[in-house]
Amino acid sequence: MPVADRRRRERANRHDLILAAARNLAEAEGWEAVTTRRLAELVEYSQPVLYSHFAGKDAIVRAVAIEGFADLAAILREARLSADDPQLALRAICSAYLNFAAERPALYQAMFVMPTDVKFASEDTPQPLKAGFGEFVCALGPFDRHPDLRAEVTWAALHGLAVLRRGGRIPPERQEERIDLLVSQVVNDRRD
Amino acid sequence: MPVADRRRRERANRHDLILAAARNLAEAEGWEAVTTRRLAELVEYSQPVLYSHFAGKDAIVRAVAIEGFADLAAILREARLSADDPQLALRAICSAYLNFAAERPALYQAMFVMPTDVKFASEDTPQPLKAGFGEFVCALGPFDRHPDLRAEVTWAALHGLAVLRRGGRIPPERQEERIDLLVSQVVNDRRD
DNA sequence: ACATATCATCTAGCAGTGCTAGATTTTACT
DNA sequence: AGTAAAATCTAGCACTGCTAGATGATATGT
Repeated sequence: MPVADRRRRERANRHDLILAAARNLAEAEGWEAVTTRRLAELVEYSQPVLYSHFAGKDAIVRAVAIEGFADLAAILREARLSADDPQLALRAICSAYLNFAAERPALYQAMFVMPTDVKFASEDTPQPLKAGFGEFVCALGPFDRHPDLRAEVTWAALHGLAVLRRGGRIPPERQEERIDLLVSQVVNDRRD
Repeated sequence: MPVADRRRRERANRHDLILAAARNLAEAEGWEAVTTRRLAELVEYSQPVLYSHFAGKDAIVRAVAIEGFADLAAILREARLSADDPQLALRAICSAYLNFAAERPALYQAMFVMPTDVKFASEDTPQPLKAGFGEFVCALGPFDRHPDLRAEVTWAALHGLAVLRRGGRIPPERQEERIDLLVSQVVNDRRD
């Protein structure tokens, strides 16, 4: 049945095409511009085709978010490995995280702001998400015997900085100083 | 012109009535349930009346948010003053902030998550918002010669914990330990 | 007391949203 | 070529925020 194989391939291609279109449109004009009509027009199919691939608009956002988890994990890993000193590694991870959020605000929003039913911190957490969090755990290991809680708090602080900055609720200046302070607070309150 | 006075009074009452209805409905069923139709029905007027008070739905959300800033500032102030030791005061403020976010999630969302054009950290910042931030600055003064940046980072961390918790992205357990860690990181990295 | 002018309010509708049932076309196999 | 099945589209529903124009109530001048 090579015909069914081809069908599956074509469907998979279109699946990816939809996700890429959604992601690009969101990044270019924000998620409020991503309507099922515009998305259908972009992929040159009618709206119901979208629903043959995804349960609804929310499912599309979720799928884009999961792609983002993999991107972020890779970026964090690279940042951590590019520095040899533990403190510099922590600094690099924090900086990379905030850069990711600032450069791909729509993707970041899908991953960490919009409502989701993705399980965080559980057995059935998507592997790339686990990996991303694991980077924080690794980077914090040198400073804490139980780095999980420390990773949660550090991640929360970075997330707060990211979303408050993007919402215009903290000023754009001095962001580097904020990262320095964050890192300083970790390395000066060791638990090992 | 006592008639015009009465008119103004009645309008002001209805203004508040609309805001109270919006806030209650949002708190009970979330902001997605706050439609202009339901809101109009609740206040027993037709939709256009809402638009004679507010420029649009966004303006209503903003007005609710500004009410919330005053509430939060009062709560933070009380928390800070209820403890005499600086470390306990900081602990109390952090705890009160997260309680506020957890107990009034919709109000908190209007204040700190939804898009807004309220100016933060500027001359024309609403006074109650300045006051709230000022509480953090006061609480952090004993630990930092330049408490403004420290207040931003601490606030960001708390905000991160609040929204990630509410979104189900960090587990509900051990929230107290997270606060302890946050406070510990501040008091063990003094800048004075 | 009545007509008038002004103000307040409502009805009805527009353009947009996510989503879907049913008609229609395209595809694959006999 | 004819048919069954699969894929796709058209057209529409119920909802959203918002508004123009009709309708109503109210205060003022004679």
